Amino acid sequence: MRPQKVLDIEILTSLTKVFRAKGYEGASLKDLSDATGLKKASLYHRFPNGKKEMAEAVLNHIDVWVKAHIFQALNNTENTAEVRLKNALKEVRNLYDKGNETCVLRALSMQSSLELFGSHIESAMTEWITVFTKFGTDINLTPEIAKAKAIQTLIEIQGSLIVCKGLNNIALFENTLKHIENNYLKH
Amino acid sequence: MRPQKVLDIEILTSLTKVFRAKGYEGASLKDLSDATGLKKASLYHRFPNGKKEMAEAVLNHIDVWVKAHIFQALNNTENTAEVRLKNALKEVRNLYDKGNETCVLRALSMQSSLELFGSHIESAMTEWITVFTKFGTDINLTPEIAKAKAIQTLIEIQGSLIVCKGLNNIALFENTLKHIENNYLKH
DNA sequence: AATTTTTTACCGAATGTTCGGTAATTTGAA
DNA sequence: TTCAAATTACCGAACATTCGGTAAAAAATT
Repeated sequence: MRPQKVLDIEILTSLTKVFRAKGYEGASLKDLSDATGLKKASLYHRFPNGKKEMAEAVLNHIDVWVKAHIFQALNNTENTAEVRLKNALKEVRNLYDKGNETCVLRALSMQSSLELFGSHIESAMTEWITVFTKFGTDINLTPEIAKAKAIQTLIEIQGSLIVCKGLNNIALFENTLKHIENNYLKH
Repeated sequence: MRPQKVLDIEILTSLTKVFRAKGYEGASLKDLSDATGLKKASLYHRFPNGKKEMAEAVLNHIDVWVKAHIFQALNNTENTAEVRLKNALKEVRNLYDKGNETCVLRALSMQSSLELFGSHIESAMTEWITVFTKFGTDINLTPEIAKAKAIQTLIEIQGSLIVCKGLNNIALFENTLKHIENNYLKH
């Protein structure tokens, strides 16, 4: 008996794990093959343009997830501002597994891979800022302050993920999420 | 004529540039050879343990630089607190070329290279925090607040470097340095 | 039977590393 | 002071391995 067809979503999940952990250069086809359970040639059947296409699929996969979870929670005007933010940060916590997982945008933003995925990374970050800026103005911040806070939020998330890894201390990530929450809701 | 010896400092500077830009996996021996002007075999003469030893030399090189410039400026008690901090942040600005250069610690902290250099990275970050915490208590912050501010400083520097790259906007880094300055001096 | 999916088997190129060697310089014993 | 031995600094060429990628056949699905 032959193995059953591996589901697209399971492939993407596995590919994501590898690119997050090793970056673009560090992720070899063997790594990607081992992680997905598909032989190299099978990966080329699914992704005719090879490693680059796999990384693009991963970026899109994360994009969709972020929109469906983080951005949607933050935009859900049926809730109070406080609930919207808390729900969004809860999804951020999930995305990065409480600080254990790195950000794909970061993993793919070394100079060499930035040449390949730079525009995707830029627009992904821009959208984070847009969505958080919108939230800021919703709670009556001035557009300037709202945008500054949005950028600061991105910076703190990215920075704390790095420092987390470096110090091997995920408590830092939780503190940063609290810090972000206070930065928006504390008066 | 025997070829002129390539200066250790020049080699380290070139190696640093490559590892910063490409990370550990992404930096090939050819890249390192091209950057230094030494053939691969000559690099092995200088660094018998190969790429790993080159990366370790780079980490030490940066360590020394950071101690001699950033930490020394911050510890120089002949100056006022304001001057100490401003001088230190000026050196930070130099280290990262106003936001154009990435952090070596970050470049070498992908999972695979973290296994090789993790303890070095951890102690480097720990020392940043120790030195900035010391500065905080010098200006009469409580030890707890001083440490929290030190960690926050590290996070903001790392984070803004990432977001800088992603958005291709160096101004963010300058804003972050100002933000850090205000966070310490504004009362 | 026809098509999609996965496999085996393979390729040239690039990887990190080692070897053997050249030529200039430094060392130190005669 | 001499001069052979040891050391330094570099390089071309080769090493085994791994790289990303491909063709064709076998298996599974329709």
